Amino acid sequence: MSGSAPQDTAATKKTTRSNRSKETQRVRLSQKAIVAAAADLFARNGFGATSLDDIAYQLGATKGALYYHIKNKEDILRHIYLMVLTASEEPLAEIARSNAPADEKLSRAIAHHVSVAASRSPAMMVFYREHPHLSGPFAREIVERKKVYERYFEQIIEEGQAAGVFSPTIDAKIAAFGLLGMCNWLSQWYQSSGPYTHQQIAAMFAQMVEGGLAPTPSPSPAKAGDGS
Amino acid sequence: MSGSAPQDTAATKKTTRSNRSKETQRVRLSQKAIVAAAADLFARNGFGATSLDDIAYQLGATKGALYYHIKNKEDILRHIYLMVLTASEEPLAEIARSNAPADEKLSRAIAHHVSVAASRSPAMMVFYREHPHLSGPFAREIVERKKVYERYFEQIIEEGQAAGVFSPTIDAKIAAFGLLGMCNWLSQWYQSSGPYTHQQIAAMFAQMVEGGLAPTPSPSPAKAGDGS
DNA sequence: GCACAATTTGAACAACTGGTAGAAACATAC
DNA sequence: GTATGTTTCTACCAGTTGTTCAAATTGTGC
Repeated sequence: MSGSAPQDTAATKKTTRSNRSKETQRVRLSQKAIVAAAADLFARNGFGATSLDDIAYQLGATKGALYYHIKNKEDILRHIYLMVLTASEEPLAEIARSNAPADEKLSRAIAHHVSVAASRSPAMMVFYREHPHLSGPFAREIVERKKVYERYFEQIIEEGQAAGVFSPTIDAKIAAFGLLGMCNWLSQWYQSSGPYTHQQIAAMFAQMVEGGLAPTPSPSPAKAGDGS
Repeated sequence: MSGSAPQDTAATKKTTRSNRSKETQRVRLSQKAIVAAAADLFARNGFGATSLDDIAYQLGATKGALYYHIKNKEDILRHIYLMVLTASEEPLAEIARSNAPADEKLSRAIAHHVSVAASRSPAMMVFYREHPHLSGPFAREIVERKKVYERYFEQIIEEGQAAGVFSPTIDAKIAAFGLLGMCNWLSQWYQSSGPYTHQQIAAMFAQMVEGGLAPTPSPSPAKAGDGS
């Protein structure tokens, strides 16, 4: 009955067990490092399937040490959400506030969102995947802020429809959701080593969506090619 | 003092563990019912965070009974993947095989994919989320079939570019990924009780994307509504 | 060297995990 | 009724989970 101490409890997942007996140096942990490593593992294996042992192992530390820097497992997840939100919200709000024409606003919003999705892709994947594991008032706050973020896109589209640069036959909310899906999905397949930079991808997405929303292609939307 | 309060950090955990001693009637299980219930729970809480007890509980049965119908937990996941693939692959292949013009092919492909994403949304969410939990040759098979599926969209777009109905300035693979992201994302927000049917949404998506890809100013306007 | 705070360890814990075995309940045919 | 095969239940196993905590280790100023 007396449980035999699991001496060799290595991180039993996919990673091979190589006890860092060589470098006996203790590792300097930090909240940032923990959150970054956790985002990576959560994105790869899911929150529920990632253990604190896994996270500690990837940092070369032990599970107990994590608790000096974080409150609990859900706390790590909270930090990932805050990281994504602080990187996303303010730049978009500024774009929306500017008085550029709607189509240019939309291009810039797409570029911004694609940039976040590309550069923070593990955290981004976690963001849109693991909210069921958040609890309490924080969970509600996230839902609210996400809605506000989405509504910026919707408003830009509505603005363009009112100004006559976007077709009014498509519901702005559906268009915004479609556009966001397009961008968010990128965190599933984008690799910085691929043939296109995220700026190029954003430009293609913008061309795709804006051309489709434009009612009058007569002026010169496809061949204009000059910065306003 | 080992007064460690086992806090319920789980947010969306179902009701507390109350063995259904009230209704002692036994439940008729089936592989289909198990897979359906599991898809629902996996979509909501993730594969790793869903226990066999959870699945059994939602079916009003016990864990042991599941094993008469399924081999193990991963086997359930395999069935979910097969369900999505069998619903997706053949209709799309037929659309691609047809000799309709490329823009109509694309409209139909979008309608098909949106239909699958809308009607099988829990399974769809699982499909694009839990492949790390598949192992062995089946995992590789899924990756391969997914690639084939995506390539259909890419080919339709290339076809349209060659025929001059789609702009050649956008990389076909990127356009296909963007389009698929748009459709796949729908399983995250679509509710059949919403203001639009999935057919209407598919029509809007088609209008968005095809208009954007079209080089000529006059796309045929009212064109929607495809069967099945 | 010493004192004192910051940090990490390693073991312990209770709860829960996927999976198994055998007994029990059921259905159907005779 | 008995016999037989199908389906579900209960109880259990061995291992893993998140979390706590005293003790050990490290860093820093003197």
